[in-house]
Amino acid sequence: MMISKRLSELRKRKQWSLQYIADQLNIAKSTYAGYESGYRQPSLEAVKELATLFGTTTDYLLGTTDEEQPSIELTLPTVRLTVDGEAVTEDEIIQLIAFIRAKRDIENKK
Amino acid sequence: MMISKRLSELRKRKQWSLQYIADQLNIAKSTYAGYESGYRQPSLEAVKELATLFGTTTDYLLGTTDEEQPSIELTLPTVRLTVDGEAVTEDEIIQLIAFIRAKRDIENKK
DNA sequence: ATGAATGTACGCGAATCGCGAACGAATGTA
DNA sequence: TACATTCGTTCGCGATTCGCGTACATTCAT
Repeated sequence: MMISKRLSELRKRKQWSLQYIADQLNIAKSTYAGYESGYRQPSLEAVKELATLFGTTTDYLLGTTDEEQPSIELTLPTVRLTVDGEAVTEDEIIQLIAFIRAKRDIENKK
Repeated sequence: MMISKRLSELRKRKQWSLQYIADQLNIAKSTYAGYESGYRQPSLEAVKELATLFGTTTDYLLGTTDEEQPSIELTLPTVRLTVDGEAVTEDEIIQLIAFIRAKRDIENKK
């Protein structure tokens, strides 16, 4: 059960008690404990609230992604990127990638 | 029920039948129909599979975000960006933003 | 016209959710 | 040292609701 593992890790890192989280979500301590042990599955609503509480995404909690913070590979068809609210064009993204690579190249040759 | 609305929209846009989705997830047609009508809630596992099937995120399905594709404003503290799997530094992001703005400036003055 | 496919709704049995309670272990307090 | 509090774990119970098969009306295609 991926979500129980993720919840357990996050809570321990933040050094929060079961009771604290239960209070935040307005559920019983034993209920949340069930989530971490894998004995119970949180409702969809609870998953959303837990993601907010832990400052992560539901995709991370559910194990769809391993990135705790939404991290994006800057590559072509993948992402829609904006600057000042305006979409960066594909050509511009190509240039950005080239720029970063060139910069790293120079760094590595120092 | 946000997820039922999202599922319904996505399926209609793709012009998929209830049966098709049910087959993909190995569940009964009536089960998936319950998700769209709001009569039932999908399991966490089903939510993951649906996000994959529709090519979106669980955060979008659950209504945590309104962005169907993770689209991001290229600004400082927001996101972790990578090129070739390696994180782009803050300084580099600043340079990228400046680059895009300068480029647009030139375009606008033509 | 008729057979297949679609979307919708319902009842049933089984699964499981959320809760309170109880427990030992660890920690804090007088 | 005694005692209370907090912590994490586990269990049984009642209530919820999940997933399935089924049935039905509608639409589509032959």
